[in-house]
Amino acid sequence: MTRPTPRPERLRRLRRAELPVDTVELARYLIGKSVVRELEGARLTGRIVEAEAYPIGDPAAHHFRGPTPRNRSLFLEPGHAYVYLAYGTSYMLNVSSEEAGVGGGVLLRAIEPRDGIEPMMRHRRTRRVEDLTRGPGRLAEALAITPRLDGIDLCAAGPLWLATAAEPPRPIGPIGPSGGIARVGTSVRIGLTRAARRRLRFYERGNRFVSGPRLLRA
DNA sequence: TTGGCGATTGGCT
DNA sequence: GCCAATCGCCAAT
Repeated sequence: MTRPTPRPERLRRLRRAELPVDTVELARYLIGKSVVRELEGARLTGRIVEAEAYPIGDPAAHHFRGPTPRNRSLFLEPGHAYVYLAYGTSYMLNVSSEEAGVGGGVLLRAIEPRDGIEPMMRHRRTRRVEDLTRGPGRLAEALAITPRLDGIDLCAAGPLWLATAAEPPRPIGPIGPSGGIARVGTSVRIGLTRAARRRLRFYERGNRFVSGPRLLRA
């Protein structure tokens, strides 16, 4: 038996002027927004359900010691991609978050897959939907994100951009700060040893695509 | 020039 | 739950 293919969600690109120019505010703002990956013959999309802030002066952040060839994208104006390789095995996708010349970034840790699930399954070599985009490395692999995308403008037409619902959902519940009806939780960031106590992680509560231990998903 | 150490993941105990 | 894989960065040699 086959299920009818769901109609792609109507999305519009986020304008740079809409983004809060503050790393922590941007991390919270991005929960419920969407990532769009344009590949030849396919559009892959997902709703952001988990993100972490790496703000100005954060000793755990890659921008902490100033700009280098690797991290220069974190010093671009808000809404640019910073892609890097973690542990020699997984790529990570970040959104630059402070004014040009100032280092700041938001790590996208998980999305809820929407359009293009079949291509995501091929990239990830699994049929398990729950394993496609749960965790920053998995998210990047599902969307075929590589350092070739480092530095690109996520507020412009191209291979990767940020979006929001073209028509806001009918307000049947309280409207959260993300603009949707998602309940947003906060916690410490995952996998850090430095500055490990700050609550700079934001996630949609109860969403099954959020990574981390159960306690950090409720 | 070298060694330690990650913003992780997947496989195995 | 534990641990190896794997590689680029950076601090110290």
